[in-house]
Amino acid sequence: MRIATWNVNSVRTRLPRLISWLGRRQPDVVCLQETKVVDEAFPLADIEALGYHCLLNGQKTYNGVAILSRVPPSGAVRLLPGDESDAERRILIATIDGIHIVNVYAPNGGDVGLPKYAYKLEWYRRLREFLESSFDASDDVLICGDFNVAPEDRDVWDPQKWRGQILCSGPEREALRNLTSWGLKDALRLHSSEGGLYTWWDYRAGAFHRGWGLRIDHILVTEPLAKRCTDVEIDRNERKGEKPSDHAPVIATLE
DNA sequence: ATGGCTACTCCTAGTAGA
Repeated sequence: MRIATWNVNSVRTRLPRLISWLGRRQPDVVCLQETKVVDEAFPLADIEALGYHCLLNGQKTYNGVAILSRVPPSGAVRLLPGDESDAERRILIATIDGIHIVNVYAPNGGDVGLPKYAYKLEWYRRLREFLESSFDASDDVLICGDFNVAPEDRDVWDPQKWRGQILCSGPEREALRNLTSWGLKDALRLHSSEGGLYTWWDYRAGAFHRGWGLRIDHILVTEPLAKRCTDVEIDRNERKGEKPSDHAPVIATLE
């Protein structure tokens, strides 16, 4: 079973690439972030034609998440406790093949110290609370998406330059560690300990070709799924070519 | 150094992303 996460930065702009990628990689589950479209305008027919069920939690212009799956998902949740009904669309939870899938698009935070930054830290706190109250760490739970945090210096192309900056600050890293301390493993780190493994590169300044990246998209799994996880791949080929997203997909294989 | 680019919107300028 292959489960992927991809911040597509507009599902409508990325549709040709998404369709081609689905056909090539044949993932069983895909968690999309930054779809940037209301549910009524999601390119449903194009995705369903490829044999995927679509679960949507979209909004206009910003944010928006979706789960594509070969088998029908069940039990959708679209808001965190504490979210108002008009909250930013940043989370989508469903059960697929007995696995609880949590698709997240964590707030960016703007800059350290801004109100958006406080919102980001608070959002992480609420996510941790939700996990605790909804699941057990012995359950099959997989949380993936754009976490907007590079967990460690080895996940950053220039740790000196980024030290203390947004995506890398101490409190953000602590918020992510607090989340994983519930009972989650960073799936990529089950298999690779090296640096230089990035999932996002700035569009500007030829960052991709210069290797100026960060690893901010993650697949986190509880222990029973960690045992089943045989491989995690960052599909950096998707960052190349015409009209790429600024994020590459990450794909986990579960036995 | 200048976010050096991209995508969005009641759209040709401002906002946001990370």
